[in-house]
Amino acid sequence: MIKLAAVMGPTASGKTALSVELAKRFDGEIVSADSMQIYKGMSIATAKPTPEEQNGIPHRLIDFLEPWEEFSVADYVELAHKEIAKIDKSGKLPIICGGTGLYIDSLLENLSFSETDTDGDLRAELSKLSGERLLEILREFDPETAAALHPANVKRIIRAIEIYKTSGITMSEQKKISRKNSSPYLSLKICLDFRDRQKLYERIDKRVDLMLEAGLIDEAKEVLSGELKTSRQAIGYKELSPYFSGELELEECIENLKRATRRYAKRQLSWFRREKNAVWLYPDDYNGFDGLAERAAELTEDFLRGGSDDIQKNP
RNA sequence: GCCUCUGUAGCUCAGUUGGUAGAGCAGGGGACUGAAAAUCCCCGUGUCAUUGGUUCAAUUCCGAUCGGAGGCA
Repeated sequence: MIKLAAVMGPTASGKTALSVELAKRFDGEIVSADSMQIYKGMSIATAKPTPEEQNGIPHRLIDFLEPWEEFSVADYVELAHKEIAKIDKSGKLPIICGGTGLYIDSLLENLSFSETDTDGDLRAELSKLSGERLLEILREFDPETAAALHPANVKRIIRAIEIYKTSGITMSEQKKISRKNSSPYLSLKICLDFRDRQKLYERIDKRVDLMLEAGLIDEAKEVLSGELKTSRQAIGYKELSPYFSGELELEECIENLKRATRRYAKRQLSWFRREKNAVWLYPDDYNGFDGLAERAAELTEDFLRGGSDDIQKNP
């Protein structure tokens, strides 16, 4: 079993600072779990840790992909396992840090994904059909998954059909298969949240303003002029696009950007809340960053000493 | 000072021919297995400004008071 720490939480909750602090104290290296910080050039909008913020701690799986390259959870998991293995081999503590819940869980639970890749043509073909019709198709071979999907959620239904059409295995079967291999990790999961949601939102608003000062507009222009794939989903560019095209005032786009970020944070929280065996830390319970860091360090120390049983029980 | 309009959910406003009210936005909750910063689902009680009166019953009608907007002097 490889021991590792994971720091998760919504955007702007202070994950970066905390993970770097833990890395400093426990001789760790960071493996990012962020679906957008992986891209080169997309630095300001994704709040990618700057060299100063990284503070000498190696950050892996950040800033290594071109925005026009495709990427998915399966790719992430494969890369992350390798990075963790390397860090572990060097005797250091792997620290996962990020806000992409799907990536973190898939990694820590060691899910195995099906052999087949995605099928763009099939997706295009299927997306011509209505959600109801797609559900009917899915129901023929995978009623279980069909029952769990809402007709409006076309994207998910298509994926479920795609899995079966390309591999012959249904999604519900695939889910079982994916859990065959137990996880090689023993993890301390630290989730960040604010007791006062308003505080989080204030931080988000403020951070967007800082991004603008740091040159978000120019970065957006640059990024939007290039080809985008998975990367096009990043919050920070698509919201500014109506400004560039003259459809909306800048002020309005900025408001939309802030709101989109707030909603994203809310979705992240709803993912993390169902996390099993996680320890929740609330920055607004402490006077400053030091208190929070101290508490996180205590938890980490206990965890590394072997008191993992305690850690597994979430207060 | 006088006249007119107006005061309903955090915001913008509907509405009740008198039986205590509903949309949009904001916000909240949830789902999540190869697009996940994506995709999708669910959620509306608020002294109907205050205070008297009429009435079986007033947020709705009438009066007064206090806000707000406009007009005339």
